Amino acid sequence: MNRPEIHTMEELSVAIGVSRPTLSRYFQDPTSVSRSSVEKIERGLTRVEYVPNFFATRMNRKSTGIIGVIIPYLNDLFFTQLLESVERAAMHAGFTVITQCSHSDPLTESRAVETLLSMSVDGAIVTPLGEQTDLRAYARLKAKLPFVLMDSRPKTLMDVDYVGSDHLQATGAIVDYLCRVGPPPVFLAMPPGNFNAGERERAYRKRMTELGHEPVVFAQTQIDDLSHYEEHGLAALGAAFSKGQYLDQSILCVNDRVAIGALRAAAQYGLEPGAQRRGGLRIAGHDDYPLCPFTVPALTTVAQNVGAIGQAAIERLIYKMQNRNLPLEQEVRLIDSELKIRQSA
Amino acid sequence: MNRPEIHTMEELSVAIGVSRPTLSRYFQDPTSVSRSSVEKIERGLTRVEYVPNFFATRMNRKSTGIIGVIIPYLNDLFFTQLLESVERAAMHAGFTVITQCSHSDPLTESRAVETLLSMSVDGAIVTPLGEQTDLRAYARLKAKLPFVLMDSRPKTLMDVDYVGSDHLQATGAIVDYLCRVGPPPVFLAMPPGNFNAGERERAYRKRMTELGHEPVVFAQTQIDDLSHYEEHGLAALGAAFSKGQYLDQSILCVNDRVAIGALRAAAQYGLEPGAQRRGGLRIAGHDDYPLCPFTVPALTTVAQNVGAIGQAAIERLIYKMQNRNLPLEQEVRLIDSELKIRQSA
DNA sequence: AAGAATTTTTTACACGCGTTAAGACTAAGC
DNA sequence: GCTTAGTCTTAACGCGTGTAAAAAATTCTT
Repeated sequence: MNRPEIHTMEELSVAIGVSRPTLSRYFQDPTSVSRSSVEKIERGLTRVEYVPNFFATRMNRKSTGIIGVIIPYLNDLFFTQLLESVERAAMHAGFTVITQCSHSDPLTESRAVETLLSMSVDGAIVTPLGEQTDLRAYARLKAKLPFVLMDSRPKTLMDVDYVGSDHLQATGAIVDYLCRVGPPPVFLAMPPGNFNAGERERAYRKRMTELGHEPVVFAQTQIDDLSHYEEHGLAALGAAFSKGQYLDQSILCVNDRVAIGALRAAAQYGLEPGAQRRGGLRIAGHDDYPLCPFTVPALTTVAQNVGAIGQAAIERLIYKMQNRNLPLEQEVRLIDSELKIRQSA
Repeated sequence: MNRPEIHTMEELSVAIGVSRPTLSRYFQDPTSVSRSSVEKIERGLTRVEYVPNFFATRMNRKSTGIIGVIIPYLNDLFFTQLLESVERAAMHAGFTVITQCSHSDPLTESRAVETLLSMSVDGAIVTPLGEQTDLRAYARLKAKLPFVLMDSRPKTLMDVDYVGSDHLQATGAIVDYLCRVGPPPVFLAMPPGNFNAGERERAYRKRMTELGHEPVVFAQTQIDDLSHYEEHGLAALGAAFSKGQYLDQSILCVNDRVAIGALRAAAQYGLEPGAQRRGGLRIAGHDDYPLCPFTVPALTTVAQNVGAIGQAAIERLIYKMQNRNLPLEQEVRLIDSELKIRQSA
């Protein structure tokens, strides 16, 4: 079953008996070639081992057919869900996706930008690291190719297309719910540095004020590595409990990973958060991390619409790619989240 | 701050005042150029906007400097940890990493293989989907370039280099532990289809037999989608509990995600698994999923040494790439896992 | 200062394919 | 049989860079 290996289109053309330009057109768009040739070529391809050279095909085209994606890190199921949704949408639209991960490191992130630029991708979808992000890299991206920010955006890049969740809607919804079923919630935040965490905190304060309640935010912790969300939640809430605080309050966590740490803290203090229980402690999260239905108790949260965010980002990017000449206005697309009421609140 | 854009090395050479071949050598290896030229070039590069064309640079080289990675899906923190470790090791060794995700789909997986082949990657590290994998794609990979399987391997590809965990050691260690602190464990397995799940089940049976115990395996569930591990664990153990089975047994789960579902089932039945508790129910997992320390109760498990696996895979791959002419013998590298005793068992 | 050693420039070809223009061929339509 | 449109082949150039050989320039040695 060892078919002869063929390395160039030239060789292939003599092997099949079709001219090279015809082959070239066939590989780019089979419908641009007559039916009889298509059959001839496809019959030939079964007898022979050949894959077109990726670099050579992309180098000499006006458009490379590649969409670049940069995500900050992988060890978070929220980003992997987002990435999956983006890759699916891009592949569906016929693009090759090149994903680069920053691995929480600004230098790696800058290198990722350079890689995408050097590959002349048609466009890029980027979720920045956070405040450590090297903005010069983004400035170069913006100057050279269509790109859209996804999920979070630095304050210094507010003039770029953006697709993400509507924090006012999402946080508002869960604040409303918590106020409906119990005392006004306390907010378990993150130390400053994370864009979305800040946005959510602001959204919390805003909604609480609108409802006539006093916002209460706490985030004290000794955890230095900000990527250890669960530890942060555990430490911060544990510290509060140890001072006798919030033992019978509603606690809204800035995201589900922090909430998972918070659930753990509650368990350590023998508390069982949940609307059904006496005692009054409630814990809610934000994001609908895939494990939420399986925590003990199952975590009440707000589900970001990951599928819609990824798809909208790709749609907008493709639109920009197809209209590079036109002077487009900035588009900010905020997507609604959905309340997921489970047991913990 | 807008530096003039330069698109080709030719232009760059006139802008800087250095010949193009010298620039070419500089970009590939700055030490191959005299100090004075290096300084001249680097001074020039600060005044000008230029990135070498990725495709053009790779097309005409004997080695592309790219390592391809294929992973089955992203929505599992174990794979993302593994991927991170591989990418880190590869980047450290000076390679560009191109990662392709199969998204649980054999067709996407085959396409990923084609993509890597068409990019003439120097080598590939692959974690196959499972039994649905299209083995022809792998046969082509094997024929054309150095590659090593990681984490799991199809029975039909046993002659390929492999790096993964030593299931006998890992499962043996947790079986031993469970037998030491309580009754011999029951094994909560997966429906057939997943290589590692099968290996672990066999390892469990073997160790139990060696210890003189009767192995007991159960995996009944209505869950059709095998990727929903937590649901499977919840459903299977829930069903057992509802029949009054295993309520005071030790339960070894095939992996941590199943164990998280099992913990949930226990909670639903008002049971609190853990060595410290009365009642006898114990639940243990396998993998050391990053959330294990934060489950309620914290999950006792066996930690796969993800860092070592990724690094060993890259090391072996690079060795094979550097010795493509030599007829190398197959190498199977099994790495030890470490018991993580927490609360659940 | 002359010669040797190193580095750079010049020149030219290569990589594999995209792309174009001109001509040759084929299958219709009259 | 002829024209016409559609499709193909031939021939040639281009993409941006790698790479090799020879000539030129620079630096180092003695």
